[in-house]
Amino acid sequence: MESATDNVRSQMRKGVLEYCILSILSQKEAYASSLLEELKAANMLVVEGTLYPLLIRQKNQGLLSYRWEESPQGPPRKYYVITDKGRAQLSEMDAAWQEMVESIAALRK
Amino acid sequence: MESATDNVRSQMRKGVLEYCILSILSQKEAYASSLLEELKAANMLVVEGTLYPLLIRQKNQGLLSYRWEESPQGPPRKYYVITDKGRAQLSEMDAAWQEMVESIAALRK
DNA sequence: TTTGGTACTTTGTGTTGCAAGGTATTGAAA
DNA sequence: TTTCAATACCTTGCAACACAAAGTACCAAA
Repeated sequence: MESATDNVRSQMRKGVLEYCILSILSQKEAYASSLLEELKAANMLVVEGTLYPLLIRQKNQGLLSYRWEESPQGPPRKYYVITDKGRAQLSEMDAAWQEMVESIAALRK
Repeated sequence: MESATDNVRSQMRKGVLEYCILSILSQKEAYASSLLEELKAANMLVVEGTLYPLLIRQKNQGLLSYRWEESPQGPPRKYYVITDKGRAQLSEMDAAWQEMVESIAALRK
């Protein structure tokens, strides 16, 4: 059973996921499973079926690149790295996010 | 021609449009065309093809009701009114929005 | 009666989040 | 050696949604 609140939060997360991914990757390289952990810790819950296609899209847009790295256990990991283009996009997203926060603050006055 | 920034902002607007509509309607009744004006003024640009189905969805969910009112000029206007259920949802959205703003602030530390 | 302004509605398209299922690698237990 | 569990990456099918564009309807003034 799903609450209305879950729906509300899920809807709001849409559109900022890319922002969160770029933000995390601007601080350190990470692979998909570790990104899932970080997002969960940040209360920005995402599932695999959302994250993998999103990373592939951002890579195809030139915002990310990646390299393979051996894992201490299990299959190799695909470490994603933010590109210069990705950092530029992140700056735009910072500005866009800031403006949206202010717009909504004004609406909720 | 469309800039990357437009895309970014458009993506971010998704998921908060319902929040903005309920917020405006919690302060006063309004019809679709006037909502378009208000949202535009608040930098939350939306187009007709987005707004009308959204209002219908919210009405079907019981968050809004409406009444017809004569216009000084042109066809009658459909004034939307927020319901008690809509106000409850708005409260949830306030909380959800607040938490998301904080989550992202933490991510961007 | 035609024109222009206002207002509401619908259709078709592309994107995206997600649930569910699938593939592959590794090391340890049976 | 075979099986199992853990880790990790990927794909498919579906539903929701924003948007552009086109359509419908009402009204008053020219």
